[in-house]
Amino acid sequence: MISDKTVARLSVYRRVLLDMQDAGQEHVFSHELAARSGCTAAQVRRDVMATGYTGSPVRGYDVAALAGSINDFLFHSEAQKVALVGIGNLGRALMAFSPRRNPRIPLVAAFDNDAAKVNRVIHGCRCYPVQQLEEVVESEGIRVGIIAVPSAAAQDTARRLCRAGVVGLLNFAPTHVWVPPHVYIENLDLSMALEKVAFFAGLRAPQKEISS
Amino acid sequence: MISDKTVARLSVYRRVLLDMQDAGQEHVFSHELAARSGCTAAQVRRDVMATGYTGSPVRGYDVAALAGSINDFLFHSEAQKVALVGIGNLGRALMAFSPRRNPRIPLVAAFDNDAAKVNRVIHGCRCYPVQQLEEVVESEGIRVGIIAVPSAAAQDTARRLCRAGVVGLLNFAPTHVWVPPHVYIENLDLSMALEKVAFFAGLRAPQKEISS
DNA sequence: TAGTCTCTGTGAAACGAATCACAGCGTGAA
DNA sequence: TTCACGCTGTGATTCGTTTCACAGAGACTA
Repeated sequence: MISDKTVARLSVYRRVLLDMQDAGQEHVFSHELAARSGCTAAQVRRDVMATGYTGSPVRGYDVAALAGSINDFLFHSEAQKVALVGIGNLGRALMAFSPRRNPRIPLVAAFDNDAAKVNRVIHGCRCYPVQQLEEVVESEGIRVGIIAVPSAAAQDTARRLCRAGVVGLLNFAPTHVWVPPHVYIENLDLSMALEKVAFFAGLRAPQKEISS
Repeated sequence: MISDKTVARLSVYRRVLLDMQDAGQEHVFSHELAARSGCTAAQVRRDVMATGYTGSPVRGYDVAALAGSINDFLFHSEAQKVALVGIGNLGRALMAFSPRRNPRIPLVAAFDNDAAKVNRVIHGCRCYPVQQLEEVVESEGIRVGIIAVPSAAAQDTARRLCRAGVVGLLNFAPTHVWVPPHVYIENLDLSMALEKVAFFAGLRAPQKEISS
């Protein structure tokens, strides 16, 4: 019913609105929000409609109220606890985000199979050996998993997380991962993204400037 | 003319095909490639059509030949040199990918404003102070930039890269970045992705199992 | 040699999302 | 009080992508 892309954009609007709030701005027009989010005014209005909030034709949207409405919409349910599997560079980068992050999406556990990395706390997040994955996920009631392990281990990690009760996955491994139909999975394939950029860069820069 | 999403899927097929080649598989049917790439057989056939390759109704596609055709299609032009700006955890994670990566998309330079991180070589990639960005990008003929700096610095980094001749950008900063119209930009907003997953996880796990 | 089978390639249809375009409204000006 | 303005909310439209559905073709069987 609610589109994937609308949710993505609402998340962007939300961040922009919080920045505006910090800057003391009280009202915002759709075209302004659009410019700062990289989309069109019509799209902003459609998306805002989905949250049920309604603005004023004269003042536009009330920044605080719209931010609140998007918050209620995006984070309507209980806080979604998150587990991270794989404490490599990427995993650590994700943990470093936590301070900026939403308290409704707390990162409560991280797992790794390297004994040197576990049994300590990084950025406020406890690190466990991967053997304890099921145990911790179940006891903490974790519902979201982040897969930041090598490709070869991704499918098995996903399977274990799903069995333990996770219903949302964020997969950084450059591999297609099968999950049960009730689980939502989002793939962020970094090397694919880079190939895409390189492809379009190649189109845009025909060989004229290549020195040889 | 060629769709963004088709390019993304071709990149996925390519990786799957390379895996199959390593495994000694010589032929593959569209539905098999689809299953391993997370899409449908019809979509695979459409996408393959875009590369100009044609398979046999009996044997399916020749793994090596199709991989070659996709390679030619995706990497038709000169190698696209890449620069990374921001050597934090995320930046280092990206550098670590390089061994697995395509020689047609070499990461040739990294920049940071932390003096302690520069003037050395990480994973075969030279690190420079960010002051030298324009100089190195121009002299190396770098066409693709990766923005892995804090949000506040993202727009300025993008501007500098574009001025120096970059025509493709991969942006990890959770901010909308304006670039000139001839530059292709792809945004990978990690925290947005996590919010999206948390949202859909919230929908799928109605509060029944929350203990309290 | 004729028949059957299963796959590819692709026109056509279905679907979903972005955009257009305008009615309705509240405000400020005269 | 009336008018003009510029924005929002939203039905209608357009656009791009995915899916359907089937003709065509090569190999294998008998």
